[in-house]
Amino acid sequence: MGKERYTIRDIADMANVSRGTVDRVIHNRGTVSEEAAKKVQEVLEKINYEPNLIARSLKAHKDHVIAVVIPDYSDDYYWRQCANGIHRSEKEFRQFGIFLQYFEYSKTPEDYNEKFSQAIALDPDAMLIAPVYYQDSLELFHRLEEKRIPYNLINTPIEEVAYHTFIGQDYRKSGRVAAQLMNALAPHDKKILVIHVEQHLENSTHLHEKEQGFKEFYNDHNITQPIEVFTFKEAQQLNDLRTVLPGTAGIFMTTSKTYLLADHMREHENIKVIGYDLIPKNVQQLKEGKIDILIHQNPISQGYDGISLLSDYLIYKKEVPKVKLLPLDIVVSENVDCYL
Amino acid sequence: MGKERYTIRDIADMANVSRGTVDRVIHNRGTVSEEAAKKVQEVLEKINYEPNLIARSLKAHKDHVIAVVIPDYSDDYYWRQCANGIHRSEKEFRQFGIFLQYFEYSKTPEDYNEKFSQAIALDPDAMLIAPVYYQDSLELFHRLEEKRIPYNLINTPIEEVAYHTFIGQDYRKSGRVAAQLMNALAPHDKKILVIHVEQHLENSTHLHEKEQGFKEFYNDHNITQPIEVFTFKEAQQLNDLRTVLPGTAGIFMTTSKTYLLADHMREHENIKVIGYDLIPKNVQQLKEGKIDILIHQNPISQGYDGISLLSDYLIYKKEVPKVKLLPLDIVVSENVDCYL
DNA sequence: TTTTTAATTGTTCTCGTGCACAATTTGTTT
DNA sequence: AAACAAATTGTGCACGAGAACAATTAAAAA
Repeated sequence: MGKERYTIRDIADMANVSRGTVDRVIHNRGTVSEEAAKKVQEVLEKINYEPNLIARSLKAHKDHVIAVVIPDYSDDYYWRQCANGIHRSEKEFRQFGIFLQYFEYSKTPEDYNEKFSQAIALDPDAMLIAPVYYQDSLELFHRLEEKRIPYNLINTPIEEVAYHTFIGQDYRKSGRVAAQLMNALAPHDKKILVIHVEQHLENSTHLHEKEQGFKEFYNDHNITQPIEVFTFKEAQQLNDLRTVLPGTAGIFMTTSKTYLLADHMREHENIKVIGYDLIPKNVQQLKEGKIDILIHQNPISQGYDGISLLSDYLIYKKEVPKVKLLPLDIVVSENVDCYL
Repeated sequence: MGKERYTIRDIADMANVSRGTVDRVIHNRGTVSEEAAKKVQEVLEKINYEPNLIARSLKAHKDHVIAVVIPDYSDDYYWRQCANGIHRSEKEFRQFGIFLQYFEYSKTPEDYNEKFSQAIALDPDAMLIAPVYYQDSLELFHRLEEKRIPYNLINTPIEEVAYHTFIGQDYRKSGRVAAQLMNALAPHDKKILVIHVEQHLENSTHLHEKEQGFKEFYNDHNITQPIEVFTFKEAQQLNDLRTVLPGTAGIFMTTSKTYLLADHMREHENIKVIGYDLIPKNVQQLKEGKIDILIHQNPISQGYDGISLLSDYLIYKKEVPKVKLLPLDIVVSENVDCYL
């Protein structure tokens, strides 16, 4: 039952109409008499028709260009991983007529704007974007919508715009997970620090989300341990920690700059550290015991899924989810290898 | 450069021969004059031809049957999850002519043998097998090899046989992860228990692997905390724990039966518990704080990948890896939702 | 040389969909 | 009723690979 796969021709025969009529009913284009439409509909419902996507894509075969707007990854391991995921998907879909154009912006809002604009000018069939700079993004996305270019977001969600799919983490939950782990590891009689290291904090709503989630957990469990929040724009500002570290039980770093802490913690070895991302410096410190836990943001999957979902949409017109949340992977030294 | 995609016709034109000749050279069948073969070869190498897989699979369209041999999952959440992954993949590939035949064995070696044999008798194009009973498997696998039926293994690796791909965890590492977490959570001045709950331990090499990995970690770090190992064939045997629990810091359960502990631990609330699998009873106890950590074995991915890899092989003749190791996901109450 | 056989090459059809175009039926106006 | 427009329905072809079949050429036997 239902196992057999029917073709347009089968349906036409069953409904005593021509293939063209069936086609018109399915795609409701052209004109069809009520009578014929009804007959076809009945057959369609009975057999639960699903079109042969292979044949469809063979016919509809045209090349599709996806523009990829991501940070320059020449000296950035995290974004290089993301790019690796993109490359893998690119390779897989190349034979289905998907071609990528890369626009890598150096990490300034100006260049982001510049490269993004270049990408739009290319008039691609779809776009994959890592919109690191929130403030500059809105106007650019409106231009995409005017041109009806579908686009996926990775890493940084932007609520206000009509993107296709967002692929990334639930950052509030991410913060909660960090808090639970911190609570399990760190003694309760000293204070906890939350540290942001980020040049453009005004753009980084997701860091704020992590902080909120972290505090939320402590609130929900009525833990009155003091939590202090610090924001550093530059690595060297971490020197200020010297006066803060004494009396600290654990530190939650909201970015991949977690490894920066190590230099400042030589006399504080038993402070627990929880941070983000499996970049080599972090992984090394994880293995050395200087970092206790890393939360993995799955950059490879972000890139891979970002392109795959767009490709499936372009080739097969598959429907795509609005949000694809990636798991909040907890990484310690013993399982780090299986995420690399 | 290399970006364009060439067709057989393009090649034929470039080499001044007919499409048929190009086809014969590519698949080296039939007879071709040396002269013509050389011309075609030259063109092929110059343009780095890759056939259009969509067109190929449209033409070559024949239905493939994959036999699925897994434990009966009517009252087993873990295997039902696995089946869900299989169903999802089935749905995705049905339109590409992949059909599944299920052979669910009740959990005895005899029925495993029986159902497995039935599956072979069906002469499927490929098989997906969860070979829970090691001892009975070898002969069955030899029969598959004689018939040249490709097969994937999930959940339980069997080293000696020529399977296509194994999809599952590295169980030794899995035990090591559990040990590291136990070491971080449980006090060091009391003993640690490792508990197997399994009817057919002689078949379950992977449980033994977990135990080995667990002890290995403690050895590697020169931790002299006592570790005691218990094996229970039946749930009720856990009553014996009463005398053992006092003086226990933590328990590592190697199977999904982790939830069975709770009933025996009412007076021992601060014993840390680490176990396996996100079955509802475990998840509930995780949220209630009765279980501290679960290691997720990704049954959904096991099923999904198991079928997907076979399908890609059958449809597109894609090459597949020998082993696909799934991550060792660490699950606590705050991130459990994103794995469900 | 003619006939037969083998070697090589060329042509055509199929897969299922989607779209353009052709053919037919229906309805309306003179 | 004839002429025409509008509505509806039917048909043919393309997509690219692959394989059966037909056609051509070359070589061997009569």
